[in-house]
Amino acid sequence: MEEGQDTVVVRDADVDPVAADAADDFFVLLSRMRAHFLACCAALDLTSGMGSVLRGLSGPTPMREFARRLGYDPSNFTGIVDRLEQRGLVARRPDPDDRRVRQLVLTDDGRTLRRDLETRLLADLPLFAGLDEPARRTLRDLLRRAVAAGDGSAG
Amino acid sequence: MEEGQDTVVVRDADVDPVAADAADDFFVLLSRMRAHFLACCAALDLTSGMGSVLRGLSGPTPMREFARRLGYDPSNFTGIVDRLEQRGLVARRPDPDDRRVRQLVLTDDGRTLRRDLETRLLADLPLFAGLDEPARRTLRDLLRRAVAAGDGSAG
DNA sequence: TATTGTTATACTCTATAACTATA
DNA sequence: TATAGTTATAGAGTATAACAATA
Repeated sequence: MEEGQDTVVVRDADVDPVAADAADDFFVLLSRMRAHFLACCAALDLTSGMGSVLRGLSGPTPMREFARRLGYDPSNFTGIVDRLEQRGLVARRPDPDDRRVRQLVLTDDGRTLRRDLETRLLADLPLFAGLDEPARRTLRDLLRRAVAAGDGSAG
Repeated sequence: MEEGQDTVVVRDADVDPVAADAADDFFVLLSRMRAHFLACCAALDLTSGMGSVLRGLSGPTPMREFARRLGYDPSNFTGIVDRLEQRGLVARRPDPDDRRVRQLVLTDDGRTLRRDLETRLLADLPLFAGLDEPARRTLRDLLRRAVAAGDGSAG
């Protein structure tokens, strides 16, 4: 299945071709990874938001801090957690030190479903398509470095 | 069952830790790249859809084929192209061979704005944060391989 | 009858502002 | 006064179905 043999990508002279190519491919993978994640969530009757929260939650975490870490606005976060709580996958716990705060925790059912989601997600990762083990480790290391560098400069 | 109740359970035993780490970092970068792209588009008064179309368009392309390549549903695509056309950045051209088809082309203004968008986008790419030139080339090559492998198996 | 592009519509995701209860 | 979480609401993105023009 060849695609667009004649559609030559026109590139301007003053842009970095390495960055341009990497950005192009990253956006393609972004689309595929997003679709893959959505499909895995849908198979477990989860929205992408519910899946992200389930994936990201490990120990008890204040809701606001957790929302910020995942890049969600607190106003969205409430509804996502509501649906997870109605499914019995997470629970809101009062914080004894600050009664404004609610700690979010995984239930046993939540832990089980989280593992199921993780297994599905990693089984056929588009990001790793066509890469052998050494290449996968290299890719992991490079992504790690990019994330760590971004943590320092921009949040 | 094998882990303590409130201890920080980050990872299950039966998942590939390399894939899990890579997926985690990829999703972080996905969020940052998306935010970066949105900011670049917004600076030029473009929605993300308009920016994607502008970026992806090079030669004259039938709308349906183009929409499919970018992963858009044709029903969304019409509105995005409408706004680009109203801004004078793209034009719909009749296809002489099939009068149902409309070829999408960039105008001169479109080309200029596309270069501006590309320059902004690549100037400070979160994907490349903290990576030197050899690392960037390696990352580009790995992403290219993953995309190419996915082209073959899943469209 | 099938296909291209369009319209209408609904559903989800996301962000802003106002509200409550605490601090 | 400021902060954590919530609610209401509006905007943008996305998908399905029906439609007109054309094949």
